[in-house]
Amino acid sequence: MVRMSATPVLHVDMDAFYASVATRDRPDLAEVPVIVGGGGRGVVLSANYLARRSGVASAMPMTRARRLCPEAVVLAPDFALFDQVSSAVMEVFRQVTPVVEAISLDEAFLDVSSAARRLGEPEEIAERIRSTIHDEQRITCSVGVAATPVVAKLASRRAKPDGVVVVRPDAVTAFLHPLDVGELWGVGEKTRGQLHRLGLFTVGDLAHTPVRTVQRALGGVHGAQLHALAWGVDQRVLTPRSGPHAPDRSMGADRTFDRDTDDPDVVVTEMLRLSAKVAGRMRSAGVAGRTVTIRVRFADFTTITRSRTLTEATDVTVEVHRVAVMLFRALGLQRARIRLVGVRVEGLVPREQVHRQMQLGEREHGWSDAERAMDRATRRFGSSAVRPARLLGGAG
DNA sequence: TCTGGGGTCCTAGGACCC
DNA sequence: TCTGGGGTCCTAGGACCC
Repeated sequence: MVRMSATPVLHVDMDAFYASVATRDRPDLAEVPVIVGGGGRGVVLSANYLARRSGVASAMPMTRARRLCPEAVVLAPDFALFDQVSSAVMEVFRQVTPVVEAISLDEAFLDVSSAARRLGEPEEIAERIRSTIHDEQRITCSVGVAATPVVAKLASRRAKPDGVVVVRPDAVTAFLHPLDVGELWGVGEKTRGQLHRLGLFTVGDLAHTPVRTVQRALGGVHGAQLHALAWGVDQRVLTPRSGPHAPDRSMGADRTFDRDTDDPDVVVTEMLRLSAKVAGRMRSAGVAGRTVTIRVRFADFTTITRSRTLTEATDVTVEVHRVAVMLFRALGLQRARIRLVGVRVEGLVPREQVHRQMQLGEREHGWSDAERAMDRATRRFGSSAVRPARLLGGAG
């Protein structure tokens, strides 16, 4: 009889992924705090363990990180390289099981219940994956093993750096209940604060509170879900994905200006760049969408969104831009200081599903054909070969 | 020079339809 | 006549994740 494992889910998480990849060919940085992050107004994307020792953490403003760790070496992210390493790592996972759900470039869930006969117990599989990635990519990862995805994820966090933690079914509550409620997936800063106001500080506190009480505070769906998670109950089913991502439901781009602007022309021009980026990605993916949403963040960080749903889905840059500008003008802003602007298209469907009404769509057809031709030129000659006239010239 | 950029999902009110 | 109820779509905002 095959030994059926009761802990068939692995959560694999690269250790300080961007920082590890960025320094793997830099032995001179092995003993130095390293931060990967953006420029002036950026945040920390990844920090190695030496930098973390000074208090540097992901998503922290770079200005603060530099203050905390002035001796750190700051590296700009190289996403092309990170993508490449990520693909190789995901391929290692797929050698183990076809059921791989990538959560991001550096994290994935693996259902290994069917791999037991071939490869042994989950913890053996975990060690095999770790050594393969270490040998092939010269970076380390940590693995959590459990019966459910969310517990596996918490276990991998506990395993960091460079380790494995197995949580067997009879040990789930003993593992979960001492944790801070903020550790649970789905509990961020706000929810944690609400739970604290109820006097709930640990996962155990949450587990032993009537579900109705939790639901009153957090809403029906969220409350019930978190209460179940506190007992290790997780109805999520892993969905294997062909690529790194499931089909997108929306695509967007936004940009924080280097300095706040009150010039509408600057905003409109940036919206064209963003529209071109988004619509270009939509055309590459073969999708179109009906709802255009803009986002505007002001100097005080308050953020608003405005959206408009079209009668026909579009993947046309000039159309997305036209709607975005209409929404922006409708705000009627008078010299407001703007920090960020964003453009997103939602309700994506495969392009073949889009039914175009000829007499209304002729203009868009013309643009669509023209932009497809530009896409082809871009593929042949590079992105600087073809771009809207408004984005050409001077300081840009 | 506090606070990026890419996403997902939920809620809630009003419109509109049957 | 003085007031239904369910369903879906649209819009705006908010929380969360990596």
